Amino acid sequence: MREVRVERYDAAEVEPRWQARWDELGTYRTDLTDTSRPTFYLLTMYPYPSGDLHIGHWSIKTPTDAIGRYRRMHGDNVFFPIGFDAFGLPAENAAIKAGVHPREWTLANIERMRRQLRSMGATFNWEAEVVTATPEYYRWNQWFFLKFLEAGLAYRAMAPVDWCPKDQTVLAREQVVGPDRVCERCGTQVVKRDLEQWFFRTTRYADEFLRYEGLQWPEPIRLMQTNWIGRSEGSEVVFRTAPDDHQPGGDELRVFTTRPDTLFGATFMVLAPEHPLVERLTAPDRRGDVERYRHEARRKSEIDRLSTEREKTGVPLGADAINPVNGEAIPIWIADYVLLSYGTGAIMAVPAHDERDFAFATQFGLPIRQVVAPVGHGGDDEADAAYIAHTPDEELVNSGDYTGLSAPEGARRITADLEREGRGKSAVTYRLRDWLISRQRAWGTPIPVVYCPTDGIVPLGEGDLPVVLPDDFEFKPTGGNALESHAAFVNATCPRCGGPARRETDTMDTFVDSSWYWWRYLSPHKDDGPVDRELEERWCPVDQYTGGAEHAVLHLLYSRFFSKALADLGLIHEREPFKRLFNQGQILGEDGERMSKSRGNVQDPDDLVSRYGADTVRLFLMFMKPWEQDAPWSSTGITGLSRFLNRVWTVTLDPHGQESGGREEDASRGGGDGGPSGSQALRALAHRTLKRVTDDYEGFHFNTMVARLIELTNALMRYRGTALAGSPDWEETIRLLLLMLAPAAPHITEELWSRRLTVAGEPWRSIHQEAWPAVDEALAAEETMELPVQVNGKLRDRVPMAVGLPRAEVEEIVRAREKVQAALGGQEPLRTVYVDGRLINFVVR
RNA sequence: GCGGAAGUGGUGGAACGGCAGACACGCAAGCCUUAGGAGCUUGUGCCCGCGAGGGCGUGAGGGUUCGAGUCCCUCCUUCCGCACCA
Repeated sequence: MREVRVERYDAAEVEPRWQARWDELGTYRTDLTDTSRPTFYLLTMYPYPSGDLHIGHWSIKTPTDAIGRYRRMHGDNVFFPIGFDAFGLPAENAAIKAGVHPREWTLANIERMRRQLRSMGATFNWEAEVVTATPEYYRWNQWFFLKFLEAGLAYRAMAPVDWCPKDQTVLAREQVVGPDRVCERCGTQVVKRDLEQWFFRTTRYADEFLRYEGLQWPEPIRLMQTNWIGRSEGSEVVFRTAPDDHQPGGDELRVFTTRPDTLFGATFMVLAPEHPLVERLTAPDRRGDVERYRHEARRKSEIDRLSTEREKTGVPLGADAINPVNGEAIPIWIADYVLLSYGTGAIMAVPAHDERDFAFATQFGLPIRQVVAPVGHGGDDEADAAYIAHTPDEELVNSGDYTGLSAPEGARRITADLEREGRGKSAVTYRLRDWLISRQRAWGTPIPVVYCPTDGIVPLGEGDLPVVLPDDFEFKPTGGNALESHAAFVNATCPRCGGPARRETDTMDTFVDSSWYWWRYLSPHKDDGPVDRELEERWCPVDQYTGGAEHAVLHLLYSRFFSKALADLGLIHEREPFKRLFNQGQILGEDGERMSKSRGNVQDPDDLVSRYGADTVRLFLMFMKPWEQDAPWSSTGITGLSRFLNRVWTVTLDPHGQESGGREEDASRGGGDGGPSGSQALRALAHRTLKRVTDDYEGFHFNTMVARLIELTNALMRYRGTALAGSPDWEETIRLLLLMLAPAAPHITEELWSRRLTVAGEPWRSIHQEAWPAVDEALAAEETMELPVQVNGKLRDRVPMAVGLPRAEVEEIVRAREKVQAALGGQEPLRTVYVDGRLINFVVR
């Protein structure tokens, strides 16, 4: 037994040393102009500089780093940049609270987070870093805005918008969440306001958003986007108002319907309370009720609309509309279940075939007329529920000339006939709204327009950019936009007439910043344009993007909008930003809730890193769960990964040593005898492991990847101190182990690799510049196996035998077994199922 | 209500339709010891049994199959998205 002990692995010493060395050598710098190797653009969602990196950042970024290192070992030129999403409200709140300029607060946090990010030992391309709150970056937001204006992709409009009373700003539709309609950032319930605001015309690409060809995106994300866009095909039908004592009639009332086949069943019409024609159509004796209802509806959208099951409400206007297919006059109502923002803000109500209309009709005693029925069922006007079932053989009833047609055919014919008369047409509507980008906040990209008393709204010229945020904000404790009271900022000159003008004080949604940052990484300091077109063509789209699923209809949809808009402007060549997307699961707080400072359940990785080292933390995060799965945080189990790395250290540096322990004879240990056959078996295991680990890296199955490496290390551990230790096969196994582990645990593998090179008298070379090893398939193939034997599907025996024996021979061997005979009980099998090399099953019954 | 994901030991989690529970934590017993937040060995799904062994087991219930955690049907539970979208 050897007395000499190798020193233990000291992460605190090894990790910073290598991090410094890699920096110094520029090991991970990427030459974007290198055309000799395939490019691999690896992107992970850039962090908001809140001040502290938490364990969730590690759990997305370190496995992503492992992917990059793995690709690098395959010879790819990997670009893996990082930056900071540096505009946003927390900085303003800090400014109000602590009286510091939001820039100072943000830059200090960034500095702190850079240090924390570096402790991961990741291959970030720091030379490409972008910080969105710098004029160097946000001037291009302004530039895009001007280009979008020219292209009709940006516009200003009055609209009922969502206002967050706490954050004191409007929000995009995507940023209002849940049944309670709360602010995505702060959870406060939003209220409706009529305001004139800036929009990006996302709806221009609604149909294109629905096409995902060539995108390897998770199905749930695509579904969420598809549902969000909410494309709906149907017809627009023009009703006209009937004349009466109070108005001349003849106004067009357009409705959108997905069921033009039910047009004969329309027994009333409903307008949204805010519909512009309400005023004009209301009969004098109805005015009081109508005004009251409209007021009530307005108020309702401001208080919680928790109960979606609430009773239908509405009032009649005292006017009629004429159904274009049969000339029938039907009463016009207003009701808050019809939304102004969807379709045309008006519906034809067909209570027989729509649940909501049915409920409304029942509530107010309006007629119900069935116009679609299964063949031979006629019609029923006393239905107790709306008939909305779609049977293949349903036909139109009570529908004039169309009676007897199948429902789809009826829909086609009715629409076609209306179209001929100019009273309707096929139509498509979307749930998707244009993106409201104005924010009444100071810490964001100033919108580059001025309001001139003579010229109105005037966009600045490109030469006037950037519009820079002032250095001397004064934030009031009451909140509000500090830019508004900043005279030097507000007082501007009209670029058109040269006279005094008021500068726009709204800034852009920070999602504008994050909609194009990966293009900027390619040339972060380029000052004659936002994107280097040549590099964009070489590197884009992004090969692999990683981040949370919470951005399904926010960042990920906005980014697709930018791709299409910029491609249409000729700035880039690709219409999709991210070829392959992966959503890692979230690490929740120990309480199972989303980690947040306000809940006080944020986990700080720094403690763990100083106790166990970055490699252990990286491995633990990969090992604890499948990457895509959410899980509450618990550090239980991290010691297992720490022990694992210690064993890797031990088998590499001290193969001949032996722990004193309850060991038996060497020869009987761990199934290995230390002789030539054991030696072969070890190498075979190494190659089988390599095969599986390779597959696991490819599929991002990091948890099983780590498990396989632990297994291999445990096998090495069993052979340690035997004659096999230190043999060429042993050494080869160690070499493979370190290479396989290198992407996941970069520091310890670099240290061990370098020590081995020293011992071998070879010049130093980073393990992270080695090639991924090739599997020796012949070696990896199993030679012997244990064949499971079933009788009637129940496991009865396991029989060791050579691989590849003919079936007859296998059966003979197996049936000779005592246990098998006992289980067969002397019966001759009716049938024998043999799955080559997997299993044999005798059916006796 | 609609759409999606998921239910496996004490715990985190493994399992091309073919040995359920890999790997790890925890726990137990033992070894070693410079007595540590260290290392090593063995065991550990549940029940019966001293043991050999047997029975039962993947949310519930049906089905397909020689064989089902895995496929199909009907439920239950949890989480996520949408919120009267005509």
